[in-house]
Amino acid sequence: MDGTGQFSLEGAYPPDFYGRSTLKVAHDLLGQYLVVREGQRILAGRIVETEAYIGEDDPACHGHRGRTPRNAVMFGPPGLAYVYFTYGNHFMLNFVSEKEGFPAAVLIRAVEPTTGIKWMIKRRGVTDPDRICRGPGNLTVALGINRSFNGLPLAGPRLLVCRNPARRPPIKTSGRVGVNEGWERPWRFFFRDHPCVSAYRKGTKTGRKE
DNA sequence: GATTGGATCTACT
DNA sequence: GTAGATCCAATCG
Repeated sequence: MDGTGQFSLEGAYPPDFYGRSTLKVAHDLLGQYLVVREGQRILAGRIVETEAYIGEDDPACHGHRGRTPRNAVMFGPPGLAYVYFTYGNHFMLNFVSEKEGFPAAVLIRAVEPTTGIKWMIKRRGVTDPDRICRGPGNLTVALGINRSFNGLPLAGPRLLVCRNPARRPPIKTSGRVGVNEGWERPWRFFFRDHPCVSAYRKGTKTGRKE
């Protein structure tokens, strides 16, 4: 089976799913399929780790200093992909949430690869399935996600988020990874004990307070 | 126009 | 545990 039937547009979440509380969206996204279509090729995996970035009051949210060309998609309608480049070498994949005009998004931090694994291995140069999509920078490499995905709908031909009816493992929360201000908010969601979840790292700034 | 720091990863000590 | 890679957007002058 090629997986195209399993990941049909009919199984995708509509924008309404994203136009809710970001914390609910981040929680509900765990376990669902993230699907990338490259022509006939399908790359997919189960989302196992997310983080919420919510509004101008959240110092870690890109939208907290207002709208700029870079973060404009965050202010747009829910249900779109917000992809940005950081640290000189990494793309980050986010899903825009809440209502239009309110800057919020869910960062996809880790995925358990399920379909097209051999292509992901080729891109990553790593063979351990647990490590292929562990970490937000790694999963965008594995799935071939780049700047051209910014603003794409999450129920479209290239990008798709589909419901997975399987029962979900226990969900845990924690502070967000790599965040210096606002890190104490428990806005990271992940499957407990799942091997594909990224390691927790504190904010990198040396001056970070406890 | 220059500076600074970042929602990271890997490799090395 | 810590450093270096590497680029871009935001900020300041």
